Amino acid sequence: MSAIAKDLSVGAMAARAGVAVSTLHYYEAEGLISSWRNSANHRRYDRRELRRVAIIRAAQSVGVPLSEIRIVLDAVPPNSVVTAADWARAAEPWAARLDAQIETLQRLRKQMASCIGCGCLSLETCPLYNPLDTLAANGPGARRWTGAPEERSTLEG
Amino acid sequence: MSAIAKDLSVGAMAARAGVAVSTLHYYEAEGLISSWRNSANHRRYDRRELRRVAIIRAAQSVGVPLSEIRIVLDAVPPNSVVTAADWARAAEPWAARLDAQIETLQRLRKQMASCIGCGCLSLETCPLYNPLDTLAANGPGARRWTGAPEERSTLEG
DNA sequence: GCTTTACCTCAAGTTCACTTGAGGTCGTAG
DNA sequence: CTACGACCTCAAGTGAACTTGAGGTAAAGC
Repeated sequence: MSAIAKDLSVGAMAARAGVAVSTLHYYEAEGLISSWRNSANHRRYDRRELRRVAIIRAAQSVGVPLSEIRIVLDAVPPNSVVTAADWARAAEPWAARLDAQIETLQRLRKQMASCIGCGCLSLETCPLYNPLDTLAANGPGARRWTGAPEERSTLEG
Repeated sequence: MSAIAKDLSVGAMAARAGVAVSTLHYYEAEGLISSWRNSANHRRYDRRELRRVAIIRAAQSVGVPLSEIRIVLDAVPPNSVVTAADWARAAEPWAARLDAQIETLQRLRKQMASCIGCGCLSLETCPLYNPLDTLAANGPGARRWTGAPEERSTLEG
């Protein structure tokens, strides 16, 4: 038990990654992680899969849907030896996303303190309204993120 | 039509806020926004509801579930005149959340560039693993955010 | 007067990301 | 030998946040 196991059971993976076993089943069914089977038909995971799971959870926390996470992970085949450059290239879209999200949050944070209760009823000129409105465009885009900024029209007086 | 309407129809609200009419119906059913009816039983919205919708979308984009948005909005009754202090107090929990999320994103951003492909297989000592792992604890917390950090146990070798 | 448009209600359907449950297989411990 | 725990599959259920559809009203344009 204390010997360093080269591969992990699904239970061990779940414990280590902090997710439910059913979640790992689900991720595998979705093609996000991979495993092989031992003689008892039990899943065995390369320890590297642990990192994949960590990345999945991290990306999710940033609002990336699994469908997009899969795209990035697909660029890094399961059992290959991956270079930093490989990863950097694969994760590039997320970098942009993170930058955008950080900026959005900081703006929102500032506005929440300063303007949210300003009482200005002329929403067109309210410094809060437009940024929020822009945000709203990809609002539950925290969940769904097509990547298309999708110019919204009606903002006239 | 070009005169500044004091109140808005549901269609106008939807267009201005950039959401579907059905979404406004839904928000109203959920008690997030309010309206009155005209003689034809059509919804009429105070223009201030526009800001409430903007706030809802903004909060959602940061991962706040509607149930929590409602709590904040409930602290600011629909037709009252709201002071900046009122809002600041109501939105206080979000401020903390935003701070946390900004920090998380920045850390993730940095790690994504530097470590994600470092190839270190000793996950315990990998500088990426633990932060991500911590993240993973409230992973899809982008969607569900109980606020409980929920000390996870199994991290031994 | 008729048609179109914007609205109404209420029920049911959809997507995402899982979780739960039923029913079954191993391998080890007592 | 039996019990237990960890695993297996597959189907169905869950919750959040909407969307869609059916069936109906009301005012405005031609």
